[in-house]
Amino acid sequence: MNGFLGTYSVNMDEKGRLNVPSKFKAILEKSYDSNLVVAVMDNFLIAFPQKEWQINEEKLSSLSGLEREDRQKMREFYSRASECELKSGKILVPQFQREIAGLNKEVVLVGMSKSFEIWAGDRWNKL
Amino acid sequence: MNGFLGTYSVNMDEKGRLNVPSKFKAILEKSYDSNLVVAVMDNFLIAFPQKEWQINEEKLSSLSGLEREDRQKMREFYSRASECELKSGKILVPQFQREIAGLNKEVVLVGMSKSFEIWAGDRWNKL
DNA sequence: AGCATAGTGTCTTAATGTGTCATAAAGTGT
DNA sequence: ACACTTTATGACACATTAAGACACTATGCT
Repeated sequence: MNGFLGTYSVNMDEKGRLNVPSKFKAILEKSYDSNLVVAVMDNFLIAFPQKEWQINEEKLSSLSGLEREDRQKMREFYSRASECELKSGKILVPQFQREIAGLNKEVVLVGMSKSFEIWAGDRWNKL
Repeated sequence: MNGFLGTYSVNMDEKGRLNVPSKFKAILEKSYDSNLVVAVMDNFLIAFPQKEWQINEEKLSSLSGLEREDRQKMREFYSRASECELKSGKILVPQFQREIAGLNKEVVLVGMSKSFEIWAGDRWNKL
């Protein structure tokens, strides 16, 4: 089976939840589980299935924990990540990440094979 | 057996589904399965059998999901693709791809050996 | 404890996607 | 040219999905 593909426009509710498109849900159910990790990248978010996140984590662990720049990189990555379980078909994006990514109502989900990105509608349209 | 050959004119229904010509269906049944991936190329679409798509995907797999430029490349590729299963002899082309390719009722399918192209009738006729 | 805020489950409606069938059109063999 | 077979079209009914509303729960704070 393929990974996450395509671009979906969804609406976030007032509490910051967004409906995961059924195609993405099917992939999660089939190849993964309901645990996602959402990380910040520049001005958008990346949602990793738990399993894929772990692969990244291993890549990062090759960096030394004793070098200043490495620690800096790791800090950026870990400090702004969060665990987001898929519940009732939706995920709740935490407040602080919504702010960083500038998420309002209109949100765009972009398939990236092993992960998918979460963009504010206006930022995506300006690309 | 040969790959996809020839040019077929078909009508899309109001929901965005189009009938795959029986010659193409026969090839899918024989050499592939019902899973297709449709990608955007400029102002038309390309439909790959799953197996052929994977060859493309493998070329990208060396890219890191954590580097900005790599993500950029991946995004172009994945964000505009979609999985389109052949169901009841038809495929449903998602809204966003229909818009990009300017598909209305009259659609032209063009065999390209290992894949086939999907054109809006008017764009095809202007070539 | 009581309040405010953030998070969660459930339901309704509207929109989108899917399966099936009848008819029309095209293609095939004699 | 004819009857027969296969394929495409369009219509319709049905199923699924997304959006939003709302009520309930959990959490943290004073």
